[in-house]
Amino acid sequence: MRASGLLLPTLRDAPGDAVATSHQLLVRGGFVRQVGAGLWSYLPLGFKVLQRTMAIIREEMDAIGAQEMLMPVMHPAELWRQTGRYDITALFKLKDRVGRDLVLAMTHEEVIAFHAAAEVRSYRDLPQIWYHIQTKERDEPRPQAGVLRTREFIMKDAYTLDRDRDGLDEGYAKHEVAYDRIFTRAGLEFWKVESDTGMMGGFGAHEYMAPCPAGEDRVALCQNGDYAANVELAVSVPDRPAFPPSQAPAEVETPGVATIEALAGYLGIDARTTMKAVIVVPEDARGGLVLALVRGDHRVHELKLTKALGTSFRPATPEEIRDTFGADPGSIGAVGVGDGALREVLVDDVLTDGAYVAGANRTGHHLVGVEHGRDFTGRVVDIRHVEADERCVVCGGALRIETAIEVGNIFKLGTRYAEALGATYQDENGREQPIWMGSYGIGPARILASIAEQRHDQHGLLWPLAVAPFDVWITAIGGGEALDEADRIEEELARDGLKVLVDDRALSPGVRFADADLIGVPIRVTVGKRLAKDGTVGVKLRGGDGEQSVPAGDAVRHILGVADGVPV
RNA sequence: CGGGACGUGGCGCAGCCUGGUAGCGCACGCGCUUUGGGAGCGCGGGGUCGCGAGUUCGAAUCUCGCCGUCCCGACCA
Repeated sequence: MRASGLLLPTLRDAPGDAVATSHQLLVRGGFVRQVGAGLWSYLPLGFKVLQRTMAIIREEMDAIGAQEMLMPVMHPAELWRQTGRYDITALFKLKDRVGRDLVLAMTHEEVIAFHAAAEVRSYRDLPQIWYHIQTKERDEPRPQAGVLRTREFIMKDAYTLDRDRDGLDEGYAKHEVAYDRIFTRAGLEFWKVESDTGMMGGFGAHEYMAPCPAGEDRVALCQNGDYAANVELAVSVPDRPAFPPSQAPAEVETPGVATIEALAGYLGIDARTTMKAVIVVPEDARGGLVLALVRGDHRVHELKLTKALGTSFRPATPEEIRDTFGADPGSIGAVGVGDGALREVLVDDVLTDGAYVAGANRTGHHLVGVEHGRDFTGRVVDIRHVEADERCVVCGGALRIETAIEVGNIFKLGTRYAEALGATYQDENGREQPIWMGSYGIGPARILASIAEQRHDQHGLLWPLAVAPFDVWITAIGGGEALDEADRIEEELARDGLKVLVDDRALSPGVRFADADLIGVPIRVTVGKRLAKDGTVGVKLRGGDGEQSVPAGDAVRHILGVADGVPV
């Protein structure tokens, strides 16, 4: 392909509102353009990368026996009402001309269950794996980071249909194999981490996370690789401080002390031997105040607390705290709270061991020697945020926390959707049984963007050969003879399946080299004055050092060798 | 949804405070020169200054309203 006929709108400067590296480079390189908030077009270059990514996904999905199909983006609202998902705020809703309610799908569990209900009759029809690669719509409150979080995006979503939980586990395991291969082939650094199953429950889930600074998730990783989890549900073993000997709770004066730091400093004690009181108001019909307790140096994880409460919540106001506890916010504790004053007390499980300094519910006073079970009780839950350098629960190794973007997820749904939509089969005994479902998503655009996040240098992108828009970029300098030679090399390489761009644009060589670097094609060939001088062309790897001079006649063989040797 | 910022040729920006009819760099077109790392000279095209009201003799500039976009937070089945 000739560059002169290709849409290559490269920019020297990134748009001022591009913050994430992938956003800047993909726009500058002419891969994508923004149409509106969270709405993007893929220009020819970007679409080539997207298509190669999707081709890898297709190959690996087909390899585990998945069957590709295509389902509509627009669904009757009724399907979503039946599963209780019609009220999701991020769901786009619309009406047709006669007022029928429709939704724009954010995933396809409903339609899959609808088809399963209609077409699957017998246990002999199972298992099935169905997937499609289709547009998804989500009314995101805040699209961001270019192509990383958008309102419309393409997703590969697959669904397993099985007779029972064992079948689901097998389908799930197949997807683990396929996903490992997909992300590896795409050249991504990634981790498979345990993930939250959300408010919908489910029987387990993992996310595939690509580390990158623009990511919006945090994951906890063990140094020995035997534990990896999203911090939304990650657990750890915190270090244990030295506690003072057990004693009956004793009140001490702490005038003006309102923070853990001040408390530890004032009393000259380890902050890890203090207790932090967080007072929240659940936002459901029941109302009331909840006292959530974590160790002084720990943070409450909001999603964990939400799950423990079973509802969203807001912080209590200082007035609400004073009305209920009779003390200012800095002096609140669990001991001596009147019966019925609170909806409940939540105790982080770390606090079940040790004697702590806690608020006395008397402004300017704290209690020393407070012990769980003896001095206070409550529902013991995990509500704390895992921190770096805590210990792995599996092997005791050190944990680290990394920022990452979710590029895929796998989810054991169970029978929830099947039951809601009547997707059943008859077992060997003629009994009607619900179909067990799993769902498995991959975001090709996120793969593309996280490759850009992970693989770039000061000059531009460094695509892996498997998804690069072209395998080889030939810069032909000086016109006629060089261009003829470039075309000849392209023709021969094409016979071996390599995608080649011949840059014949009437631009100075410097500009064209800079574009080639920015666009990040893995193998670079220069056909220029050395062709006439000594019959050689230049070959180099993007990101590699040094160009090799190769006789033009050996160029094709040499390039093929280089292509074989390029690491993923 | 709460907080903040920004909207001026395709991209990056100045002009706004202090009102007088729009400018710079890159990109683009033409000509000549140049051709192995973002070339030089000359000529040239392109802007409802986000939209709508208002104030004023006069608004990119001041006032009000709306729209859009980005960032932080919340949200994210």
